[in-house]
Amino acid sequence: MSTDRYPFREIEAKWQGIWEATKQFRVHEDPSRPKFYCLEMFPYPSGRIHMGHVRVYAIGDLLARYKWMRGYNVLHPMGWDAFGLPAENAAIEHGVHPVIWTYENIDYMRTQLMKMGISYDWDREVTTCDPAYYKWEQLIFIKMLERGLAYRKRSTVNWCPSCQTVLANEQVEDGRCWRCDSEVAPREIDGWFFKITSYADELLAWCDRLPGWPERVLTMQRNWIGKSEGAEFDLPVAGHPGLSIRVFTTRPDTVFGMTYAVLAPEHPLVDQVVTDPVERAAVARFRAEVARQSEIERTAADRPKRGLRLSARVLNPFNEAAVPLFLADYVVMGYGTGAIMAVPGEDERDWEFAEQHGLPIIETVKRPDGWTGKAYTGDGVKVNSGFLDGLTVAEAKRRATDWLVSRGLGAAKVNYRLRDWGISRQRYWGAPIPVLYCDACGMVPEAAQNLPVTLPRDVQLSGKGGSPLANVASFVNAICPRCGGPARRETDTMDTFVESSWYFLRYCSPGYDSGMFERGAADYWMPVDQYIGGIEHAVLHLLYARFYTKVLRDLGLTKIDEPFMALLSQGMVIKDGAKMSKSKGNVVSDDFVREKYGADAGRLFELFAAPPEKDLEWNDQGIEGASRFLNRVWRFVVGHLTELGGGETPPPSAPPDRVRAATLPTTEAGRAFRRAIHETIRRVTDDIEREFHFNTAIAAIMELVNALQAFAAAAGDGTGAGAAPERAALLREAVETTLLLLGPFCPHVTEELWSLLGHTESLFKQRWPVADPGALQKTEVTVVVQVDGKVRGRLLVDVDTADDQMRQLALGDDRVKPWVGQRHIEKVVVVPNRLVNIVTRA
RNA sequence: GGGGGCGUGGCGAAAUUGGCAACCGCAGAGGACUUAAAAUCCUCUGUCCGCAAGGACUUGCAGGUUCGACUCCUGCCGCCCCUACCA
Repeated sequence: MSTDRYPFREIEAKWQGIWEATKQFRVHEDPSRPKFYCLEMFPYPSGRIHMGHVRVYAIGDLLARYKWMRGYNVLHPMGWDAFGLPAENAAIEHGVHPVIWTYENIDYMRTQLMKMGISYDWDREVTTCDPAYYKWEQLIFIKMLERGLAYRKRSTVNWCPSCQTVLANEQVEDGRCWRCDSEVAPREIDGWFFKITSYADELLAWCDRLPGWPERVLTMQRNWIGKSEGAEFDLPVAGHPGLSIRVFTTRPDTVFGMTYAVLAPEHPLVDQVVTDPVERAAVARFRAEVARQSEIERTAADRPKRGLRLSARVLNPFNEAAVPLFLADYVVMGYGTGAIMAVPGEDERDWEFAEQHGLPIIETVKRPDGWTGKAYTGDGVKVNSGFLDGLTVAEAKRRATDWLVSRGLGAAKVNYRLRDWGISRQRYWGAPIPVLYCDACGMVPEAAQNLPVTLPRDVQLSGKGGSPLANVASFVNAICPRCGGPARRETDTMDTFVESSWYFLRYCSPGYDSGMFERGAADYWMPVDQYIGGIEHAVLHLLYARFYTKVLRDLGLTKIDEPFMALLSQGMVIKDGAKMSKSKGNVVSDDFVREKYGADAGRLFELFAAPPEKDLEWNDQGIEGASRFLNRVWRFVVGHLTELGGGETPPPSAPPDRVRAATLPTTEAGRAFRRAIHETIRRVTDDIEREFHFNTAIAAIMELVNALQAFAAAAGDGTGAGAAPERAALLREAVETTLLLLGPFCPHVTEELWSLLGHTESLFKQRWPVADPGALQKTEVTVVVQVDGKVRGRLLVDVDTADDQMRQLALGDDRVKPWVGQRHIEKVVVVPNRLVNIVTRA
């Protein structure tokens, strides 16, 4: 453990103070400059920032500072996703009001972020629990209501019988309530929904137009939307005139292979189809069994399919064949029509069920030769299918659908897995849903001029008994904005994912008080050019935000179609085999690391240890290494200040991207060193721009520092680094380049050293260095000589030596000759400037 | 069951995308400085054979394509993530 560290505490405080005092990272719209909107997913103010959080901010800051140096007008804001259940839990457990708890956390975490030295424009801070923020979300809610994009319906939700409350999907872990561990049960309840399904097609289509997104996130979104094309039609129930069952299928071509049909156990038509009391009792038993079973084992890989054969039969509209009707647990009410035609010949699930229940199986697609499998889902020629015989599957799908349409029996149908977004939460700490219920007028939206509907401060929070707002008489009892009579307020609050669906727009004009955001500001800044956040939001937040942006566009508020042009999904920070989190008790606190090693070292380690998309194992020794490296840079610069011309009499500083004839090295060692400098510029720039491979960028800088030390040590001993002025110029070029390249990774220490060199203007107002092509040019290269693929020698040759000459040099090489010996030379492969491979035969 | 990803030294990782496998760092060994320690600096460190020069082997396993494969193809094995009877 080191005892001799550079004074990072003083330096970090000093530069944070200067950046703040000079408002260096405050930005305004400036049409004359290209903009860059760099955004990290804002945090929930849960208490303290730990090293698991630091990673995303370090990445964001690095990109923001890099883009500053590339000449962009960079918007880099921060705020708080401040509504959420933990605040309510804290209130229940410790008696602290959610407002107090939340704002105290925000104050602490803001200080932590400031001490990390992240380049935020703090004038744009946004806090979502502020009525001035959620007011606009309420206004949009009303507009969505007017357009049918927000609606109320009864549906099945997760209900915790012990807490007496609805739980969001994310609050259910393995079928159990995250708070009290009791088993969650489905329950029918009224709630509010956003009609995200109206945008399913557009959300899907744009997945192909987001090249800056990781493919796996796009895949997850596509799967979540789950578009499938097929047909819908009715199966008349035999003996029940007028009664028919609607089914959806993606394989209308297989309809002649239907040997039975299935209803989901909870299908509403079951009660009409089944009239006999004895059979009804059997249905009730079956339903209970299914309900119980689904709670016990949802993840069992190959659980048997349970089914109950009903006495009713349904008719295949294509051939009038009557087939048995079943209730079965493998058909769910939540998808399609909750009923299917079963074609065991071409569907694996149907095959399995048919085998278990002794049902006939008809093949309607000719199997490939040698087919030994069961259900066949591939392409082929139709057989046993009446008028479809001889067609391919695709043709038959079309013909079957046309047949249904022409007879008015069905229609082509597109189905989505995506469900409408349920936004009702029976909680206190969220944005109130701005509607009222009036005895005379029914459901009425709050009038715009009465917004915001603010959360009452006085509330009893017990975690039991439904929405806490329902017990606040002063909130519930209100006046109908339409008739002036008495009305009751809606007591559900909105899902907190609504706030995070537009905060990036609010940052464009955070204080704007005539609307959600100022049009001009949003037109200038949006969309976000680089978004950075965890993979856990691959579907939820990122899909909601895309949807909400499109709604705002269709309301005429913005012109953008998509909020985030590029997305970087960073991996988790792991300690002791698990994601760093408060509940697991494996956090390394940001305060501790900053006190012991400094903010720069903490950031450097997290950027260096792994590429950003991979998980990162926290390692105490790793941060020692990062700290050691920064100390090395510090000692070198401070130790060579006189030679580097730092201090009170700065030399005229030349931008490193400009070649000065006077500094061009005259010795081979000098040229090699200068090549190393410019090679590093090229590599670091490439690594940041191309793949976000910050770990290799840092490795390149470390190599340059190693070369720098070697050059400085060797130069004095007469090995040919050139005369003193030349050596000093090269050292200065190398040091300045190192500081410029390292700046976005470790802003404080580099800024301090930059000023020690005599610069009076911030490092982050400098231009990012550009590699000098002249310096990169090599005159000689080492070429590998292989004999039959094995390296046997090396040649030092002039760059671009002719193939013929390379061949001769290789064959004539003394190290190579013995390996060729008397063997016959079949051919010689020459890769210019790389290698020669001599291929021989005995 | 479906979809995606991964597999390289003791560890985190790298490899200009088909051309010298292991850059950079961590850990370890030896040495210098020191009364001593810490810090710092230098040397070594994929495995095996060899005093050495040098050689053989090595990117989960088995094949294939190629002058040449960590990289491309096929089949296995193992791990991780997502999703779950989606009709």
